Amino acid sequence: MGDTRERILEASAELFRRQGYVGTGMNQIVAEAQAALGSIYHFFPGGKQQLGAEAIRRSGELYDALIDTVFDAAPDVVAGVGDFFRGAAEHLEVTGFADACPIATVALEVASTDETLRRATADVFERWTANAAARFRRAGMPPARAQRVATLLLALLEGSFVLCRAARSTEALRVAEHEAVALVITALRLAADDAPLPTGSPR
Amino acid sequence: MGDTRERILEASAELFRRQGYVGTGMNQIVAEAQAALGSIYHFFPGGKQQLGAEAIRRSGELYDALIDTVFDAAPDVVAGVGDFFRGAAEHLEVTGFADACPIATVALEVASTDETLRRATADVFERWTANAAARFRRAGMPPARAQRVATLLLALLEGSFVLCRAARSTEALRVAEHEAVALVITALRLAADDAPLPTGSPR
DNA sequence: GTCTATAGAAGGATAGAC
DNA sequence: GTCTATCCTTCTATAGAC
Repeated sequence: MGDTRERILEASAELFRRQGYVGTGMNQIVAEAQAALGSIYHFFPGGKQQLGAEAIRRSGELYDALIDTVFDAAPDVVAGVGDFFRGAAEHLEVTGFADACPIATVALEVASTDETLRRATADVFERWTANAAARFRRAGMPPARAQRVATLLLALLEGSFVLCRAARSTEALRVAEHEAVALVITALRLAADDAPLPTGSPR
Repeated sequence: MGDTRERILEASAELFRRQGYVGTGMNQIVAEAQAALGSIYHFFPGGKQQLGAEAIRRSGELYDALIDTVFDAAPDVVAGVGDFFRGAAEHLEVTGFADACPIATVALEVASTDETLRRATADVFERWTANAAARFRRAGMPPARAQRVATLLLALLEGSFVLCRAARSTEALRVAEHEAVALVITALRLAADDAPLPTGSPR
């Protein structure tokens, strides 16, 4: 059957996302993963911190793959951004407002208390923005602007997750979706204007 | 001297902000507040949960007052928004990336685990947006748009806090500041266009 | 590799002297 | 109101049988 190590990692990531790092105990993890307590320390001799770091990076990769899936399926980046925010809202609602960002809770918890885990979260956020920024560049944005837009969208998404989970409502995400789409459209239009005037300066 | 109850509340709010609710122990609170353990349960018979709820609401009021202070000191709402984001970035940096939103960490921690505390955080977020929305209305935005803009700005701020604390950099907040200002300017300009044409339709 | 028992520390909470 | 001692639970982590 599936690796025990993998089950532990998956259960950890899921619990960390919903309850945070501090609020999740090793006993709860082994219960969820249907594994023995000893197995955790066999596969993760570094204890909870190592497990936390690996769970963060694993969640980061999965979400990065989700970015790929959503954007690759969309006709263009504008539609991709809209789809991503809409999908996030739907998933949040379906899971009873439990599953939002897989690492945000942990990121805030450990930011001032655990440097190793803090770095792990920072790396993941950077990876996500790099992925989005690359797509925006390919769509025609100059590199610096693509990076800024990616950062803005991630901030908007993360902040909306906070408000939505607290309010148990997807309203903030729906508002953010419209703004995110508008933001990307504007940034792309600016990029087109910057380009060596195609037919004549618009308006 | 200052009330013991007040010292406990203040110390709790400060620790919750930096380490979260779960990560802060009662012993740490009394140490920081220079009080006795028994005093906590004397003033907060409901235990940690009651203390958490009161600390959240107290932080909410203080931050609400900060909104008032910053916006009232600014020449207009646009400048106020810029000042607020800039001030947040400066404070974050000065405190070694510890002091961001006083309730965001707790909000994510308890969103799916403690309904009482979840409600407290939701109330606070709503109060903040209501305050900002009222100011945008007074500046000329129609109510629905004022509400949306306030929600967007709070989401942008909260999300930027997450990214900034993780990265130990104020970059996201600086990017967000520009976007927040631009967003308010656009919303106000739309409002002016909606108004019964002052001198002639612009452009 | 898996399981159980358990150590040792820290958590929230209570009781009762002062 | 304050302080300390203490209860009980839970937590992380380890040891050692299998």
